[in-house]
Amino acid sequence: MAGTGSGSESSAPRKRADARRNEQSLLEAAAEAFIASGVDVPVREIAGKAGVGVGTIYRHFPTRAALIVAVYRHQVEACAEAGPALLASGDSPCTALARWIDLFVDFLVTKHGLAEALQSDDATFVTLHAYFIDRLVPVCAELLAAAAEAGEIRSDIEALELMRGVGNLCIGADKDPRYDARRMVGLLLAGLRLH
Amino acid sequence: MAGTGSGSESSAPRKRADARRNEQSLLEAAAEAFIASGVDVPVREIAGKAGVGVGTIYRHFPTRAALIVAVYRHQVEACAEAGPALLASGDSPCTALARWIDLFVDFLVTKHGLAEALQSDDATFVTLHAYFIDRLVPVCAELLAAAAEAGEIRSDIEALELMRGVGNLCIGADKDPRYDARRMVGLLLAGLRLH
DNA sequence: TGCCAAACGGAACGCCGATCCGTATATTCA
DNA sequence: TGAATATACGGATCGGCGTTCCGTTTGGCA
Repeated sequence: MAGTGSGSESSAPRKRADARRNEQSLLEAAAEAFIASGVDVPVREIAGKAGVGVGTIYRHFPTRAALIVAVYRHQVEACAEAGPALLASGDSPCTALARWIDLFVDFLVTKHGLAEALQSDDATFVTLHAYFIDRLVPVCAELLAAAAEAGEIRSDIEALELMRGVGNLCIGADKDPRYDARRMVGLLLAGLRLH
Repeated sequence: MAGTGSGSESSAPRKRADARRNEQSLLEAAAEAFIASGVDVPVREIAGKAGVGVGTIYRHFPTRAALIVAVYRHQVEACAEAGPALLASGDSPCTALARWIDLFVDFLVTKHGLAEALQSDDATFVTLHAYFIDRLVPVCAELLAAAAEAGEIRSDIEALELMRGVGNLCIGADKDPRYDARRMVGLLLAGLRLH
């Protein structure tokens, strides 16, 4: 095993050209398929769209979660980076928190089935869960702490719990026009505020 | 109403004894299996526990939802009937609403996967969804209207939306000790109150 | 007791995720 | 340039599940 850097960065032994091409095709096909049929779309369908065999999917993305993460990584990063920016924007911390949660909700409700997958206990999705938690909970915690310190909200709610609650409220948001996830999240945040 | 469990109406032509016995076995086996492995437990497992073939399950309960409804019908009825009782109990309508939601949450969080199934868009579960909506939303609406009329809460939230929100918040409540669905629901209700 | 509709059980089918291995090819080196 | 070899490919295959279907069994009744 010595020398074979399975790591992701600079020391990686440079993949074959067709491998890189296929990985790209897969990302594009998956992005399309997720929009068209949700993140639960059958693996074979993604493979078909990308013009590769199913084996190739599993070689590049060992779990469905890994594929989802890869497809949405940019957007998650953007959301994470928006947190500090909103805090620094001059608005009250509570407003910053509300705006940030809005971004998160916008992201979730436009991805069919992503909110569901995030909360699923399916072993396939633990990676997905872990990624979102790792990346976004600290950001949320920062916003939460600032708002609490400013005396604008209750201080007995953990970031993880709030994010799970918000994520849960987004489930099925795109299925039933009578259910407005944004409004429910607004209610949750209203309950968080001190008066 | 002297007859066996689900669906025996007065005009029903009286089922065979073995059929009634099997239906009973299935209900018991399903109740056990739901507790042990959640409402997504494989059909074959329920059939095995009950000592019948899979065909027999489908004959008695054409969809998984029908089986779930049959297993939990009593508890859902009790919850539905508790609504008017709480309203009449002398507490403020808002307290009555909170107590009733508590009952609903208690029911949901103790049934592995039921909250998930309730919000699932799987075609198999539309019956389940419909039953809960039909039976509980009117009760919730009554409580909501009373509280709104008393000026205790906002009046722009529909019962259906509130119940879906509460149901969503209960998802995964039994999986992660760091997530307390009850507390999140409390937050949601706090956001509903006028100050 | 004998008949037959009702009910049963489980084999069989289709769909899906996941794996595995014979084949094809990009890259390297002489 | 032309092998040699590691790398990657593709799809056949397996196991699990929901659902259907049909030959067999059995309870109820005349």
